Amino acid sequence: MTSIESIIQAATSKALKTLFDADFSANQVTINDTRKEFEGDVTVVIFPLLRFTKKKPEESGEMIGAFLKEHLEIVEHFNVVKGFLNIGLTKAYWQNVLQDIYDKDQFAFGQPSGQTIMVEYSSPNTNKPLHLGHLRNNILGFAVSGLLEANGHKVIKTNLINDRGIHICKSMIAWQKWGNGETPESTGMKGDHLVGKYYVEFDKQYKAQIQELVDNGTTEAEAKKQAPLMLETQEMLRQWEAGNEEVRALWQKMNQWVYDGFAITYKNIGVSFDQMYYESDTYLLGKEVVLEGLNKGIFFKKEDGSVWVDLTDRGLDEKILLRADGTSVYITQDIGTADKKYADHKMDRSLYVVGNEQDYHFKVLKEICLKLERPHAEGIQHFSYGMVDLPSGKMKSREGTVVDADDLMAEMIATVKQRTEELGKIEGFTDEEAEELFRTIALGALKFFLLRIEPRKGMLFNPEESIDFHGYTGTFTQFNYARIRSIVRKFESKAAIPNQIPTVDWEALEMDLIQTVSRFPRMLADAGEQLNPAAVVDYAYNLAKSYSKYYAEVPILGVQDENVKTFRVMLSSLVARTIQQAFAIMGINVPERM
RNA sequence: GGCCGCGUAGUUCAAUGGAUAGAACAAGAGUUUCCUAAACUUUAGAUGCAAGUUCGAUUCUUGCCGUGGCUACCA
Repeated sequence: MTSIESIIQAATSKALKTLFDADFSANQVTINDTRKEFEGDVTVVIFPLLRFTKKKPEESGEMIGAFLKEHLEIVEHFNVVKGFLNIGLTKAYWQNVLQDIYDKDQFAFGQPSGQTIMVEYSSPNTNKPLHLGHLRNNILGFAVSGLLEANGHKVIKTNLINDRGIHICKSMIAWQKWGNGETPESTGMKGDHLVGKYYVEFDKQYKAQIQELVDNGTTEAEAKKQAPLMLETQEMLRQWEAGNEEVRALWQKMNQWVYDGFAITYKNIGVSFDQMYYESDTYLLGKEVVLEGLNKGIFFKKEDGSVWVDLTDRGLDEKILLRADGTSVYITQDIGTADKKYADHKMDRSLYVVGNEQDYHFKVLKEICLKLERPHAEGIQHFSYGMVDLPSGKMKSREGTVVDADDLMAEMIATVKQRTEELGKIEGFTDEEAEELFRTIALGALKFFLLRIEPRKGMLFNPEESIDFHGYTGTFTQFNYARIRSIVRKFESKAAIPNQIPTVDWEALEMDLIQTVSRFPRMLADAGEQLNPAAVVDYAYNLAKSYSKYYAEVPILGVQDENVKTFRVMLSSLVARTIQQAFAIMGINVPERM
């Protein structure tokens, strides 16, 4: 079904040609939804057309409006306010739209695009548990993947695990020294938390050693390098790289603890991956690519033997790619990994869901791949998002000022449980159903909270004011879904829902719902193009809000007229379906009762 | 210093260059013999400053002010 926008655009373009002999391509015609305070459904903005009409805005609008009414059956009436031509569409048009939407289960979802898009997200370090910042990453990554899928792309969700390096060795050293053989089993701790505990312990001991050295007259910079713990850690990394069996065994054991812990957290969040990459497999990649670039003269060597790329022509700096001793740096690995990903999947685009602190890094990565003329270079895109800050400032794992992901989810579930019981909402629920409901509401609130803000922007989380369940929330949206489901169940217990939506007179609120629902595909397409989950979540909330007003003001099962009742139930059901689909794309579940 | 973001009601967030800048929370005033009040109605309240482009600027450009990040041979 052709969208109303393109129909009006085409007709307006034709009007300009016919009336003013002007060539103005259809897609340049600005179409808005008519604001509620005016009469009409869609609005043509006349101002940009004045240079062709050479008449006043009102007069131009009248002429074009008359043309549209004459040539388009679906135009019922029009009016002109200043430079805005408001067009009212016929009842028949909307009835058709409504039936069309109703007939298609997934009417909003795009046709297959033929494009494959890789989305890398999560990408945790294996030295500490996930915190609120990771939560934003995971939830955004999953939501963006869903959004791209809804737009017809094939999506490969990947997770590149940071499982090696000096920071991993820190928790290993600390556990070795002070762990007394503790295991997740012996302590009952989740493995990632146990390992994280030793990462924090390392930092504590390390700082003490630095302080001691400084007290004895060493400069702070020197103290950081000379501290025995640091030397031991560096030695451990060398042993790891040399393949020392003991070190490798310890590494494997502790990483496994972390993976077991992460698996639980991922399951709780409700995210998943199609492919895992491990840095221990990929960290040596890239070196050959750099040497290849060096041979081709794309990179250059400094006197000390280190290899660099000059990106000053692209407005960036010179960047080191290989150290003088020939070892890799971070960006080197990413160059190699990008090659490997492409070799594995031949994707058209590759999204990196990574915090905005790495904006510069990804600019450099893309420029380097472009210089190397990699086929995947153009498709590299950093999906940059802002940090989650606390009222006290930045979260720092080493200093223990983080909001732990597992704790936060558990607290929210507990809060929901308490409130739900207070409200007496779980009568007739089995224990399993109740638990499921608490999880659905808690995770819905959390995800909505994290998704409602435009990704690019930083966000504030105040642990004092726990995440809200009223107003602009996932809970409100879920609540309206549940109310509709209740209505539908009651209706269905007496009569079957027909296939054909009855033709009845519509209330203003019903017209509003129909229009909002019909906008779903356009909203999804825009949100997909802009990679903006916030738009989807906002849409779902606004639809729920419109419905909530409708629910309060218009009786549904209470009306006498059977046709009207059936119509209202079917419209309600369509609203529920739309909320459910929008939320599903975002990775948010919806309860049948709450 | 250089580069990249961000400054909108008391607070947290919206607004492809379009009409009278929207919500939510908090504050004030109301609503329950009726489909789930985790709801609804209602009052008050904002574009950091200064220029420029435009018929029209929260949006684009420039400067200033404020704020965060990057500017590692860490990952």
